[in-house]
Amino acid sequence: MTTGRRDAGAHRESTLATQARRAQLLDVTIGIVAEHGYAQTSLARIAEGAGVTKAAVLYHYPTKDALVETAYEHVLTALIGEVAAAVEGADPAEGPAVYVRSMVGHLAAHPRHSRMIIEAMTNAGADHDPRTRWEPLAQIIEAAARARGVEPVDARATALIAGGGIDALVAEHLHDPGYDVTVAAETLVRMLDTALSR
Amino acid sequence: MTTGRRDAGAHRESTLATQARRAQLLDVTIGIVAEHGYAQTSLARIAEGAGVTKAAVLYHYPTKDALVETAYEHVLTALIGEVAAAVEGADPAEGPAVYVRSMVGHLAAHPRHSRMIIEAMTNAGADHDPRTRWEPLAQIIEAAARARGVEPVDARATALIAGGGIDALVAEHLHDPGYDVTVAAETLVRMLDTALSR
DNA sequence: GTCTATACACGGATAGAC
DNA sequence: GTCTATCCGTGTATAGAC
Repeated sequence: MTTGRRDAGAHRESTLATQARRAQLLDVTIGIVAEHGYAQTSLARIAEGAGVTKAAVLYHYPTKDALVETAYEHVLTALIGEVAAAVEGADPAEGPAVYVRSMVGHLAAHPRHSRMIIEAMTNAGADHDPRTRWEPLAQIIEAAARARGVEPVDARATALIAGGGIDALVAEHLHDPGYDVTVAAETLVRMLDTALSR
Repeated sequence: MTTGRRDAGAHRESTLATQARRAQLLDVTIGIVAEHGYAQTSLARIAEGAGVTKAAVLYHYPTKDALVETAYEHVLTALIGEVAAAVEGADPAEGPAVYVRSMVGHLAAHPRHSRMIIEAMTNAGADHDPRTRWEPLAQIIEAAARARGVEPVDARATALIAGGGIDALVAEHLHDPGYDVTVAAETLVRMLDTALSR
């Protein structure tokens, strides 16, 4: 990366029109990924959706993957922000339950974001460090074990299982919209709860 | 020209050479998917790995996706066959534990197959009916609940969570080979066990 | 029956004109 | 800043050599 960062002025290349374009491109990309999936998300389709040419898209983002990655992080930031806020304002002993409920709730409430996140999360394309996924939850689980005064569990395995379980439940909901994830999430909450009860 | 090879043995179109070629193509495909992932698995790479041209590959398989799909099913058949055999020869009350242990054990023992299955499972490309994934385990869970005489649980949710959990554990093992999935699987076994203990 | 050669349409990406 | 023109790679279809 460049080492620029000279001033807070930021005249460099942040025209209003450019910022609007980029926001629009993100929005269009999220929509296409949500509707047709990662594989069917072509540069041409994004360009068409934004009313520009492929090259114009690649002016604003160095590569297609960079654009999709940015869109993914944009959506992920909203998710983890909401989940983190919910967990921090809760009883540590109930942390895991709050984590599961708020995450499933957010995903159920934002189908567009939901499909995008599942696609990105499961797609090994841009392999993010798995650690960033399970480590926060592992700490929440350990905190809950301490607050409850029970012997510590295998936090890493428990967090991995819970994370994978959430993915599976949400994916099932996407495939069968009639499936009630909120109810299903309570099954996971119970499993975590009993795992922290001895 | 008029080579009247009407000798004994297998003529027809299941020539030995053809069967060998197809087996080789399957093997090469599994290797490439295991090593580089679904996205990076191109027809040219498969052909190169087999020492033939792209068209030769498409002579044996109608399309690239058909070949990859066949390779996936080839690997999956070995997995579900082993798991099914293990579960059938076990105490129904211990069905879920046997299921988890044999599945994780098989995946840990066959890294190539493992990566292939995870890739295919998570990749929304050829969307297999999710039902075929969780329904067998759901029935095993219900059988275990009956055998234990406990009130029935939400078998669908429990099976989905366990399946997603297994995926996550195996994926973590692929990313960090030092991670002991066998130990981690016991955490999942315990969670399922306590879920079936009331 | 098995393959090579070739050609096509589409994908992402680059160079340079306006 | 956006476009046209162009390039290379990928999947697929066809012809025809052996």
